[in-house]
Amino acid sequence: MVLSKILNHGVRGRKSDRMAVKENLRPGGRSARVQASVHKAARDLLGEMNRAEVTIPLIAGKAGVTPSTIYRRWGDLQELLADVAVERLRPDMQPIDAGSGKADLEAWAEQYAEEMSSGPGREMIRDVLAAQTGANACKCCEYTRQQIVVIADRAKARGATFPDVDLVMDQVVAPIMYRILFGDVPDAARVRDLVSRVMSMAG
Amino acid sequence: MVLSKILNHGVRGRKSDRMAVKENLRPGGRSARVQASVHKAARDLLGEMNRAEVTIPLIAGKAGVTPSTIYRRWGDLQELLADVAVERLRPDMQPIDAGSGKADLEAWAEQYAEEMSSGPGREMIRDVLAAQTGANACKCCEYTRQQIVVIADRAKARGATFPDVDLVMDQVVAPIMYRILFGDVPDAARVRDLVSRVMSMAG
DNA sequence: TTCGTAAAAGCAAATTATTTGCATTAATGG
DNA sequence: CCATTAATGCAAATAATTTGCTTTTACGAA
Repeated sequence: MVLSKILNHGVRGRKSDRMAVKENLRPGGRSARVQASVHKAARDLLGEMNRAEVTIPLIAGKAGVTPSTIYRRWGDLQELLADVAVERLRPDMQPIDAGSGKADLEAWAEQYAEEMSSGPGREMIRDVLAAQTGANACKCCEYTRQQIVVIADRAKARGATFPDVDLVMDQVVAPIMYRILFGDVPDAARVRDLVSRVMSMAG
Repeated sequence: MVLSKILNHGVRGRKSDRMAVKENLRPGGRSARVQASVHKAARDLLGEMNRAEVTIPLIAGKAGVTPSTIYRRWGDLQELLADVAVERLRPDMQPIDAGSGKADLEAWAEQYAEEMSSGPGREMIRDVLAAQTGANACKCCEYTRQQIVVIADRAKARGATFPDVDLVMDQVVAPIMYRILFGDVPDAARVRDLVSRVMSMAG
């Protein structure tokens, strides 16, 4: 799957006018280079220091770009970090094949819960949700849904039944995310319960 | 139920040291007055202008307080807005009695979904989740859970069965919140489905 | 290819927000 | 009522953000 990593963001004058995310604005050389450089600088800084200490001038300095470029393209730190986070939240592989639909879903959900409830995971989710633009959050949700679709298709290809994808989102993904966001840590046993409950509703 | 509205926040020097929310720091007259005045100013400004245009100096001006007071007590705008939001998210009444556990839950869940998916609702949730302190999010979750507990207790007092509160959180509250956060709007029909599904698991 | 156009980036001055040290006020506990 | 100290006020110093203007450079048409 070819994934365009280039997202350009058109930005204008006053604060209320901003954040109109227009993609493919000028994918040519320099724009893309600046985008990549800024993203990398942001990622690196997030790894080196507290999220609260990262500022736009810092990122700009590390990226070799003037701060005003970042302000004009992304608007503010929150939008930039959301943009960086959503890219990092993109799954980098297909869900592993564990032999059956239930085993696939169980393995995927356990890994998902673990990754998302980790320190960096929580921060990325927070960054995505804190942005004014709901588009990033949507994208995240889509990534997750896509993973479930792959598992569901695989199960059906095996001739097995598998619950509707929306049902899995409601009954497995949503409870895991809710607990992570609202302060709890979903343990593996609970995740397995969620999975076996939804699997018993298949077909 | 007596609810202390006074939350004091102890704050110190550098950014990474901040946001240590200590309650009951000095609930005496002036502190409480400043707290109330700042909260009211923030609420009013949020009603008058875009969230992105609200700043600490603005709030301070309207509250008749110096900005540094706000910086020292809350740390930054995000924490202050989270504090304001969590107060507004506190339920102001018991869930209405609709005659049965299922009807109670249905009525409550529909209202919850509607309020939370509204513009102001979404903003409050975002503000709460965006704060570095997970404490606010916890509190919100607790408010919701408390409402479910009331409904459950009422059902049991009627001699009826009612699903476990955690199950309701997982199967009704979490899916509603997930959809709101990740870009969807949960319609009434879907909410009713969630409720009837969980009610069929009662006992 | 070259050229015209306009988007994106750089730069620097102006504005605004944030931090900080110190002085003052006023809760709290004896 | 007094001593103590948290909380606030004030103002100077620092840092972030905005903005007007210039320069660079992608992109498309000739």
